Amino acid sequence: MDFNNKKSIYLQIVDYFLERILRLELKENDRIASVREIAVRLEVNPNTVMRSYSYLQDKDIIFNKRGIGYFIAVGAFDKTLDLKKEEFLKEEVPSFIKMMHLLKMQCSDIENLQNNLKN
Amino acid sequence: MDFNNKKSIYLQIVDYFLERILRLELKENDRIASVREIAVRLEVNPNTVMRSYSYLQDKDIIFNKRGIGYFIAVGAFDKTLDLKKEEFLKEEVPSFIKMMHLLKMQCSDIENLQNNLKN
Amino acid sequence: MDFNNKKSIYLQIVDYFLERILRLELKENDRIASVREIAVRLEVNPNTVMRSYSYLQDKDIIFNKRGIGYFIAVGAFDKTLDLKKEEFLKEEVPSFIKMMHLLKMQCSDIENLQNNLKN
Amino acid sequence: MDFNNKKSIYLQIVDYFLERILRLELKENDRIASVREIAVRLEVNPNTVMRSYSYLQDKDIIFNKRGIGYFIAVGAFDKTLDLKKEEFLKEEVPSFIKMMHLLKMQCSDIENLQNNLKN
DNA sequence: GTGGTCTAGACCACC
DNA sequence: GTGGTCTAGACCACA
Repeated sequence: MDFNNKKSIYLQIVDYFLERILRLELKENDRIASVREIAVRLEVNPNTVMRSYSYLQDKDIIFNKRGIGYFIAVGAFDKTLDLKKEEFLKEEVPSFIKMMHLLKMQCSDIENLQNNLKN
Repeated sequence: MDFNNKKSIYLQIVDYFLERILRLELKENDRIASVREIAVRLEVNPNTVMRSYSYLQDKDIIFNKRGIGYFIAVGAFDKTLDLKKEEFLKEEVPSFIKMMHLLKMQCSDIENLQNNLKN
Repeated sequence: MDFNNKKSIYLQIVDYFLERILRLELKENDRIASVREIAVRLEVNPNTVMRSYSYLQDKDIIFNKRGIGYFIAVGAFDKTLDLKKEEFLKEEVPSFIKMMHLLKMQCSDIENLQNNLKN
Repeated sequence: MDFNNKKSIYLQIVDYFLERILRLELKENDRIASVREIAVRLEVNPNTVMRSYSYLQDKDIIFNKRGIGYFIAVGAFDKTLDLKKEEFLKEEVPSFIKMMHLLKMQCSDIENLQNNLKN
């Protein structure tokens, strides 16, 4: 995980957790690493991690047990799926299709790329 | 042209010109509107337009004739295509494919969406 | 640092950093002063400094860590040398030689001037 | 003569005449081409040429016979030499020497370049 | 008329 | 605290 990206760090951390939930690597009531632990591991300011956790808590995807830590919320998978799907369909897909037209690319081109990545 | 909040205005203006070039609405040596003209038309500060033009000039997509204005550079189409294609393949496509997997969508789903948009 | 009128301020600031890099006063991964700090020190508008920094970042001579500041990029020295050398050889040297011919001066005259400056 | 240069067009035209004077291609009381003629030849706005001529007239290097045209002034050669020499020594030489130091170049390097250009 | 630079000041997201 | 964008308005050189 490197942060050369244009996306803000705290949202990249958010995405990291959302992905792990969608991959079922994180399940309901699993405890996730503490803010400090993540901060050290990613060499990032704890405030930044805190912000990610607040965001996820705000979306009811994780919850906090005071003095103990953060845990995956019940129904986290479905919420995550909804969240990502909505964002994907409303934001990414339209611009993606527009771009494909401008560049005169076909859906099959994407499939080829997809296959190339697998190999 | 109305601005969405996510992207900075000056880059949206850049994109506007890049698209027009790709659509062949703007061809080599065509003069584009003056900084002030665009500023008035888009109800935007001239500095903001200037910034877009500087960006495009830096990428060799437009050039300036002193005291006269900006013009589409020779080879602008190819450069634009390269620029957009590279950006698309390196940034958008990978995250798009990843997202498709996470959401368990197929390329055919995209094609359907594409067809829906046409109607 | 005082500004002469001929060159724009932001480019003089750029040159200031390029020189410090060439003199090895600034090395890879060194943090450089913040935009505001420079602005205050040079009694210049922050936007002007920002412009210099953007320019240098665009040339891959400095890079940004979000919320932290700007740092000298890896390979900055070589890039700077290339940049300056190219500019020097393509712009300054030819007109300089031409001028020497027109004024019927020899290279030795330059060396004399050079020695005078040393003393 | 192309105007991609950063130097303003009217000063490039000025330089063109100064050079011809120094090369003795233009001598005292020679008539120079009319503003309109130059403008057409260089595909430039007549105002721009006019500006060059005014500049040269102001420096007493050319003079005007009303209704007839512009002519090289008496003593033009010496004045031109002074003008160029002063500019050269005060502006170009110091920055040139500084640059040579930064790039760790020697005067001999310049001589080599000079010889290469001859061949 | 054209671009180009600069200032002053504001607001924002992010670390 | 950091950068990044934008506005408003000014001034300048140039064609």
